[in-house]
Amino acid sequence: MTLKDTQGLDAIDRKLLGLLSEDAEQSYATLGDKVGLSPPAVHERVKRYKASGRISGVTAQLDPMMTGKPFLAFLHVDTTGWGKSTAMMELRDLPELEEIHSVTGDTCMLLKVRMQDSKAMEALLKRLYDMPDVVSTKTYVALSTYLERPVQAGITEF
Amino acid sequence: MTLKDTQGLDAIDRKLLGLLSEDAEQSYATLGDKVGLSPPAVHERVKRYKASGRISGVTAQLDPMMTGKPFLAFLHVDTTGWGKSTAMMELRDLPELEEIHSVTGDTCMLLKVRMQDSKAMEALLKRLYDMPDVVSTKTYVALSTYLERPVQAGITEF
DNA sequence: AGTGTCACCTGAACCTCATTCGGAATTTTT
DNA sequence: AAAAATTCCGAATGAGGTTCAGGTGACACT
Repeated sequence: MTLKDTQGLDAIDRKLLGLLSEDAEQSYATLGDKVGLSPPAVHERVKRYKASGRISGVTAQLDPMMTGKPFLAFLHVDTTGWGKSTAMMELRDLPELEEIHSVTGDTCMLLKVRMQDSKAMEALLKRLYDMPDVVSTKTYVALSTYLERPVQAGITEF
Repeated sequence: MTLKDTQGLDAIDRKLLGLLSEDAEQSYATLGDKVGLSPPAVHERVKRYKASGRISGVTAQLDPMMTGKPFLAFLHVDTTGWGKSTAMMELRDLPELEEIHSVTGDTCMLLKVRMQDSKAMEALLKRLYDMPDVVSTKTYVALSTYLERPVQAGITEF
């Protein structure tokens, strides 16, 4: 267990995953130059990442400002019992919903939503209040975003 | 203003952006089949999205569970004054930091962090507490995630 | 209504790059 | 130390990205 660590990933794997998480349109040739491998070797590793699920997909990043969704908010929702999976799950299909987590602390669910304007936000809040098992909702509207990026590959040594 | 709406996007544009935000590895031929266009026509539109910044990039989505970062948490941080940009910004370089927002409500900053284990989380919290202008921190650890996806193209008619 | 302009799409051609294959080298196991 | 497995490289193939010239439709202006 010298080259591969506990995750089954060596240094090249980490570097490749990091490069791909920043830009997945680089050719295998340029990726190979950066990590010191031939194009087929890079190809094989990347294929392995996808097969193993380490890379769940390759997607285009939409700029929310340029695609009509400048309003970002986080909602803390208290529910009676654990009715999360029932009531809350009907919101899954809304494209405005980006995240739904069950969290510790004084609240049950945490939602991340991104919408066109405050009017749409109000409509969603109204819809939440109308849910029978929703007790209370705290809304945190994002005023400005200093950092927002997908999952990174690196790990800091604290 | 019949074909294009206020954003300069027609129905095909929205559909294409939606398809690409789900899977950017489809060939222009298959994309063309889905929206009713020839491969070069699709290519030209996609090129336009990238040039105009609507698509900010194409990236590989890393599965946090499979890449050694199973711990997800949201931190609400109160700071004295507006020292956000000074103290907080030194955290930008940590790959564990995924989001930093300034938000309304009873707190100033909202952080989204994803780490390897609770020990690393504790180290980060300690580092936060040591910052001179950090007043208080509330931590919400995600117990389970029901939905987590990048920016979607669609808009719900409320 | 006619005409010019512009934006967009199509089909063919090219050319880069992804993908596959056999063989060599390195590592791991017995 | 030998053998097995894994990983890598270089060359060949093929798919698909990319470009170009030409055609079509919508819109505006006279």
